[in-house]
Amino acid sequence: MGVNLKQLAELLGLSQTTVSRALNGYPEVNAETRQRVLQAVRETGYRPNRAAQRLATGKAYSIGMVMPIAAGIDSDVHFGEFLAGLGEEAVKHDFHFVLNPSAPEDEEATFQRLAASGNVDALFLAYMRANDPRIAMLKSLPIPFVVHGRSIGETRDYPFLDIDNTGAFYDATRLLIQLGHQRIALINGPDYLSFSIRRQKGMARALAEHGLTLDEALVHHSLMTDEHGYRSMQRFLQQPDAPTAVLCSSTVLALGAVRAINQAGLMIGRDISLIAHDDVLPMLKPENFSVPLTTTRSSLRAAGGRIATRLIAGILKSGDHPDQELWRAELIVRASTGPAPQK
Amino acid sequence: MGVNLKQLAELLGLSQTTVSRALNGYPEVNAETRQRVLQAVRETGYRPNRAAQRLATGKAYSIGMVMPIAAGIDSDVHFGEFLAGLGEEAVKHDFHFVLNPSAPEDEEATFQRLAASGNVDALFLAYMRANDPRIAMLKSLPIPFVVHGRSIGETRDYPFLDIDNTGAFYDATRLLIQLGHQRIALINGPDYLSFSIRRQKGMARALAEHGLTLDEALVHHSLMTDEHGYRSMQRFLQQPDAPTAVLCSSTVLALGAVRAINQAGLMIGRDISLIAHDDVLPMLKPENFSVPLTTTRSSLRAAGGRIATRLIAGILKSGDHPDQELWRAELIVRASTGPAPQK
DNA sequence: AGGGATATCCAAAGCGCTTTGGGAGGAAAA
DNA sequence: TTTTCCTCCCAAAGCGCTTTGGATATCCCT
Repeated sequence: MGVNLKQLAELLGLSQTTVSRALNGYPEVNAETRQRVLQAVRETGYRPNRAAQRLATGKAYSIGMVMPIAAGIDSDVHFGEFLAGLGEEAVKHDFHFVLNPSAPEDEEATFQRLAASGNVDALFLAYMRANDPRIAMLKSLPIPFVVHGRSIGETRDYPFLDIDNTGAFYDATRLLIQLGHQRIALINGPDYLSFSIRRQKGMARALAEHGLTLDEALVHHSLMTDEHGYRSMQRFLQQPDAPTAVLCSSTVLALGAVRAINQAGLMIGRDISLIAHDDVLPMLKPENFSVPLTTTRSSLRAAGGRIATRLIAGILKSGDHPDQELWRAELIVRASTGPAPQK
Repeated sequence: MGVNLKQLAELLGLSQTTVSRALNGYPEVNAETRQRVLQAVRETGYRPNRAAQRLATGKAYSIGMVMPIAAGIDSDVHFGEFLAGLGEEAVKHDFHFVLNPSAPEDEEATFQRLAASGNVDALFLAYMRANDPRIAMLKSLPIPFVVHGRSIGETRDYPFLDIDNTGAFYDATRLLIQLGHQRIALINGPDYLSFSIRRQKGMARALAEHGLTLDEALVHHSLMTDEHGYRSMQRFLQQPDAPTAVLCSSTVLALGAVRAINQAGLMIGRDISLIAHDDVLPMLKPENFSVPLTTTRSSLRAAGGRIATRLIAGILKSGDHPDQELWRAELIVRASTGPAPQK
């Protein structure tokens, strides 16, 4: 249907070589000629044939991801959102996915097969844990990768994109302390995931700086479903010395927590304050809660897009510097936070 | 790293043509020769280069899916599970994905772009609705597709894989009636999705056959989260003439329903019977519920795999017959069903 | 004026596969 | 015996791109 390089070259009265070079940014092409080429591309809608490029360059133009099929992961709302960001960006650059479901115990083999198949030229990894062995595994493979999140206690250098989880929950906790809260609870994600660990650390640090300590009884770890949010909050509220504020690792958790709070007849922002981390899930906006939620915000979809961009850039110009990116989450104050109630 | 066709041919003392034909099942090749070729493939581990095949055949060897980003869809537990099945099978055949997130209003354009790009040679579609306009849209495109589910009121012929939702809930309802239940509730999926409509129809039919009618007050439609299951069940139980049995469209819904039932101090299987549809989510097994659940079972992951298989087969031999497959769900009786309590 | 850079461009050789258009040899038909 | 037909193989031509290895022209220096 579309034109190909040969036709485009004929149309311009140039050789394929020159047109190809003009398009791929080689220097040995006259600026004016390059402009003509680009103009012609625009007019004809020329799109290079990926299969031919693959064959000629040996690159696969596709990124592989190992989709974990462990409990509580693939099911995740957050996974879909992240995937959407990644997919959106990949499609723009005409990159493919190779989705590889794999049980944790087969992960190593899966990675290796994927890398050896020649079908992907970059890998993506997520759901990082403390001392995650997959990093060493990926570093031993000949293709680039980016991880979403960071491990803990892993000293090796590796490329990642993470948000400043520690900082986010530090900021959130500090705000609560400034508002007079002393007993603050945490409804966190699974305890083996590094973001959970970091968030708790951020919280503990802020408390420590104000001479407070984190009460272990006020910390729950679980999958991030609203059910778990509900149950955790309910239990917190039943404690003799119930917290006056709570941090939630996800708006999904907050959904359940809010329900428990309402059910207990308490009013959010007055009787109890709540701050949630907001991954910007389009269907769960903190501003649409009955009491709009104060949040630490960082878009998961944007992270997916950014990772795709980096992987693609890494593939195209194989600049192998281990980029490490840390996004700061914004603390956005809405109505769910208020001064601690007087005893 | 691996050998290529040329080397393989030399090794065998044959021409590339013959080897290629032997591998691709052409008839004009001596049976014995073919065996030799296959043997050599096994020994050398030869794998054809996909890029070269793509270039030579014009096929993309990848299947496109439009990932809906409407509320309550991409977030779905069930989506991940289905995707895993699809991915697993695709990878086996060395097929890629092209995941295309798209808002419903852009879907048509997305499909067309995808089809025109030459980057996919088959499309996949899910979340069917009544009179779904996307079927006409897909039929107008030059590439094959398979839909998961079926539309309703769409008379055109099109290839699909669906489970017999009507039959499943018919069977489940009949069982409950045989056990003496008269008032049966339904906690269903979103009301615009065709599987929800069919399940309700199956239920209504079984009731009608026994002179009973479906009470509209006993039917709830919602996203399939346990939160919604909980709320629906709670409301049912508060009604003056509460149901003695309930059908859930998903084990996730059942999770919430069970919680509501327990909270009401009722005992499942004695005071109230429950049957759920089981998509065989690995992390939510009906046999592991405190009271093991009677279910209508059909594996979502298997469906994903089957659809991948069909798409791939359709691409490879472009047999364009609109296969229509209807899987029967098994009704598996466990402890959550029992005779209706005596009034 | 002659020689070496420099700036631009091109022809042609792949990349690894499929597919077209035969061609040799033996069996069957005439 | 000659002709026709299969059966089984092969050489070679692409598929559409990148890249190597020059070519040609222009320009600057000595």
